[in-house]
Amino acid sequence: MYLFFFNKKRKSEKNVLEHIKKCFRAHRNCVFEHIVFCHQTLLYICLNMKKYTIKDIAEQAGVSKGTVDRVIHKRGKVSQKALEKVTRILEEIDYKPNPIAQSLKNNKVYQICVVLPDPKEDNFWIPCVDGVDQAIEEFKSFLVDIKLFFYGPSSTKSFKEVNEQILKLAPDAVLLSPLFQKESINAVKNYRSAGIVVSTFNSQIDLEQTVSFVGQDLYQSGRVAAKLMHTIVPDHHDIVICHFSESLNNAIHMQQKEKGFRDYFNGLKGTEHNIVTLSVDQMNPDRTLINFLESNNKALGFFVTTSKSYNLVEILQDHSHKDIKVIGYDLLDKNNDLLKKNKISFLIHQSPKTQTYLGLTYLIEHFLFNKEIPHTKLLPIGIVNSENLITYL
Amino acid sequence: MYLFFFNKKRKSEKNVLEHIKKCFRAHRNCVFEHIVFCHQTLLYICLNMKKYTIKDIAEQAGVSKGTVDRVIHKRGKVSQKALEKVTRILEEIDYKPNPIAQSLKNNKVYQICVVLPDPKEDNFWIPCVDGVDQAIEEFKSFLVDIKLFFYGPSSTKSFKEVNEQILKLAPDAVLLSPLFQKESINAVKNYRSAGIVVSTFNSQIDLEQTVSFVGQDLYQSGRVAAKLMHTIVPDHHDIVICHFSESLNNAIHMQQKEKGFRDYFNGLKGTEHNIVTLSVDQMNPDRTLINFLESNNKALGFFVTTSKSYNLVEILQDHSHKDIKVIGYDLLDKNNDLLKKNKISFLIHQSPKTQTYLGLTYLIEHFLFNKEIPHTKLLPIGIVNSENLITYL
DNA sequence: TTGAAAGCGCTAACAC
DNA sequence: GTGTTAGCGCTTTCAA
Repeated sequence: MYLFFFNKKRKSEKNVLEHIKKCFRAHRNCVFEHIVFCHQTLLYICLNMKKYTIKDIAEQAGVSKGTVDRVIHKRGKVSQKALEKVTRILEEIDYKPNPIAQSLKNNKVYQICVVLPDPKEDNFWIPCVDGVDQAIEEFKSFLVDIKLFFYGPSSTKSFKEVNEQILKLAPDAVLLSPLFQKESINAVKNYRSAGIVVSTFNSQIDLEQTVSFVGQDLYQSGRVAAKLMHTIVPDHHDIVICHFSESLNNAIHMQQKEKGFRDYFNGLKGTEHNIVTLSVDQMNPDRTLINFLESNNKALGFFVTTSKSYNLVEILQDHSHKDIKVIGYDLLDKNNDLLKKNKISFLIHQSPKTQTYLGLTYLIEHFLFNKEIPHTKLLPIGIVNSENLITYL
Repeated sequence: MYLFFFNKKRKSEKNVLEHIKKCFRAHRNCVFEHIVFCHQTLLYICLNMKKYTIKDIAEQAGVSKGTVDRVIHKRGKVSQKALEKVTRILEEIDYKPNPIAQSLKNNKVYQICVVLPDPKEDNFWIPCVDGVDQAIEEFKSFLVDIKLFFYGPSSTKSFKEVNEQILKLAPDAVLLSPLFQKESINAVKNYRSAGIVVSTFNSQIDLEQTVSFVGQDLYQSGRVAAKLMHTIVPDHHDIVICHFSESLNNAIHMQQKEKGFRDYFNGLKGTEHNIVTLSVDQMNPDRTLINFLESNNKALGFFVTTSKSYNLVEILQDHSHKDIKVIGYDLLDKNNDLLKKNKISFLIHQSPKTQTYLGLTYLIEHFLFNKEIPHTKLLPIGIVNSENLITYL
């Protein structure tokens, strides 16, 4: 589609029409269709692009469809003369094969395996399953087969096992949440050497062998949290970066968030806040926290680097403390309740559902329609308060 | 795809396998494929769904493909006996026609026209053009033709003209930004009686004749702004709802936002804020504002209901006022600059690009692949500060 | 009421 | 090196 803008006043309608027709008669791939006048002095002209097929090209070049196909796919066995003639036409009309016809001809059922931590053990992953379900539903009548596998979020062994089993299945692609760096790199290498396409989501992995990553910039999300904290906590109060974690595997995530958080405050002209880091012992979180609070009565803002904000708030509540501000991650039910009750000021949304949904649709549409897969897709960092929460659910 | 969970300990691997095979031998549409053991006590079994074609069904039912097709599309001329036999099989296997084959057979170029206000006159609409461009790019090799039309954002006449011209083009669908209620309802009726599908975005229109609306809940976005204002403006200060508008057409939008904003504060237990509404005369905004500020020195928070926050901030700057907090809408370049400089505290993102992109892809995938179009898609209300701004651009 | 056959655009195997 | 042809799954026309 092209739009051309002319000054309506300069020529009469009829003259313009003639002029345009003459201009575009030469363009073989433009079919003059209609003329539309509207909006102030602008003239809109609609041209339709003719959709060419290999048959058209074959006729134009005086060769057979087979030859055209050989040229398009560079399969050789074409004379120099035919090659030149056909390529010239292809370029001239900017030929793009009909992906629907290609797909039909292809007629292959693509197998995609999704690997993520068991949502029963860490409910951060529940929305990821929803994202997979949505993609399955949306493409159920297409020739794709999506299989879902879980591993224990703190068991490298189960992660290895799952990937070995999937390797045996020999799918066309794997969408992977690479929680464990070392094991993931190994798994990806195995997949790649078996010719299996690998996409990742949520956790980034420093490896060029994956075709795509869908996730969030964790460093930047730390900065976002810091900015929010800065706007809600008055000067001369301490701020606590609080690492709650079930397993040690997301240590890197927490570090990136902490770095972003601290960098934001360090970048301020005169820093009025003292920032301390607190790692909460998962075995005995209450004790750790109470001890901390007793020795630090200036702490007013808490930044929880994982989805465990509710855990912090519950403990704080039991020790009926002053008006402490909490900023955390992830729209878990428990967090959402506390957000509505103003016990949590903001939650940062990592869009887990969108991550798997997008990761999958990229793969599917690539296989079915040759669509390009973006190498890195960083999702917006969602700031959620009690009022826009509902629009994210 | 199905996953079945068993307790691994209960049976030996071999027994389980036999058991499952027996269970599913009856299921004609499940092909037993593989068995996978992993993760704690869970057993995962992968079954592949056979993808049936009308040929398969025809053979099963002992009729021809033509008859099956007649049954599927309820085109009659089928004997009772054949009808029953075929429908039974169709239900049993939950047959879904291959949308790719349907699309190829169909082989029609779908024409879609997009109608929006001229971005040169109001740059809120620039991202909408980007969304259209993205959809065009993504589907350029498919049989769709997308045309873009502009009207003057304050000229009902140009709006009428554009729609009349499009009606002559007789496209398959129109994606419309219905700025003017009355004129839009009329245009939609004309389109519908010409059998043209109409989707809307950005502004809602109380009409059942549109198949889809993509936009945002403006009332709720007012509440979101109020909540943010509440967290950043201390008690006992006045808050100003500030209506800046170029044309009167978005009066309804501004009202909805104001209602949400006021409702939030009215819902608070002891309201500590006095809220006033200020309509800024577009002809002489400086004078209006300066007069207002002189007679109201307790005003600390400003909620701008349109994308014109930059306008307010510019005026405030010239009169070097105290630390006034501004919350506004839309990621225009000017607003973004002020957000980064902390002259604006928050911007609410209405995702204009996503609105047109989604509105278009819904239509396209409906035409090409029979996908369902959601009747209403309300996008998340994005809260943007200086740190997550970049992730939205 | 039914079946046979053509054809959408593209690919690939197979003759020549 | 080249053209012909069959076929992917579905729809539709036409003849029986």
